[in-house]
Amino acid sequence: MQRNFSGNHERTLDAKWRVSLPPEFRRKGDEEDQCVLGRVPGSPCLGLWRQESFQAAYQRLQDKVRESGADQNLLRWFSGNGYEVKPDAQGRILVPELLRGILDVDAEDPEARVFVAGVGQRIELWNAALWAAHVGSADAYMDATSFDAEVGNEWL
Amino acid sequence: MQRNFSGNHERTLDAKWRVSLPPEFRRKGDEEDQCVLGRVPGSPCLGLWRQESFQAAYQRLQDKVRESGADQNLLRWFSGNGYEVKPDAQGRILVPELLRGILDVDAEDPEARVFVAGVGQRIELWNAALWAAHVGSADAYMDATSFDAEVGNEWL
DNA sequence: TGCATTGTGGGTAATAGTGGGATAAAGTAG
DNA sequence: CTACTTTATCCCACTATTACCCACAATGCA
Repeated sequence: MQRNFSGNHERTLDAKWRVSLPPEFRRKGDEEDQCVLGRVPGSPCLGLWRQESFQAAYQRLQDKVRESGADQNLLRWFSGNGYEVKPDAQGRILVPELLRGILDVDAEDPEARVFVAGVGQRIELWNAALWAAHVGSADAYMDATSFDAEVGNEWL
Repeated sequence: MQRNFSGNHERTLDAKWRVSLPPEFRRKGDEEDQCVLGRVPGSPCLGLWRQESFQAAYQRLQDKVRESGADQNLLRWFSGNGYEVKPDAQGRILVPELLRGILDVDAEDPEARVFVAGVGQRIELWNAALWAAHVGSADAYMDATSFDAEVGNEWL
């Protein structure tokens, strides 16, 4: 069974570029809490997958690319941005050098904060300000009358 | 099980044409970290395979060539460009003479840099500028609305 | 209240990335 | 076949980064 993650958590990003994960995401006892931190297509945030989920997503993308004849570079993009990370004893992960730009925060600033949000199979890391902007707009959207007309409500 | 490599790493190419590999690619303790450095069909980069993976890739290519009646020389091209390399004690490999042109960098320049990227069964070595161009395009593509329409996002 | 868990900071040992020298191997010219 | 030149292999060294600890205050829960 695949578990879905949910819930938002505000976290500090410390001077060493570490972010502590919400406890749900940690696998207690088990040594195999290997994850992959990478990028989410079309979103200015980082995505954290369980190793297996990332592998599976890569596989699906590969199939898609092969059958549609899409650009091979899509695969390079997805896998190239994915770094294996392992939470330390305190459940923190280190954001790899080349992904730091995406978060766009100043780690030296002791006030630096990010949002950690559960989104289905993955967890997302957001620049706090960006997150506010995005969630703010979704918030407005959910309230809009156009919502029912566009998406409908029968999925609830 | 086959392990998939992922993650990008920027590296210097020193004056001796050595490139250090990301630690994941090294096999600690074990003496058998024999690899093959060769070319990737259709891409202006070098590919580094585990000995076994290269073997397997060759096999698949052979099957493909046979069933499609493609040019036999493809096989010669692939195997002919594959050089066995063994990382030194610091995890660096030496780029063989005949493959240097592909990277198209000036090793004498102390600023010379390449990208080392995990892509499925292999690791790729790229000229830094070329890499940026290729991944950059994928980046733009991932952001474009055309992405969803063409490849879809349901693989995520 | 007492204990376990969590979020966060920081110290230190280990590892990674890189340069360079010395020796060995390969290639070349006479 | 030998002397010379070049290239590759093997070391050692230095620095920055990372992994692994330990600490401690705040919170939740029994």
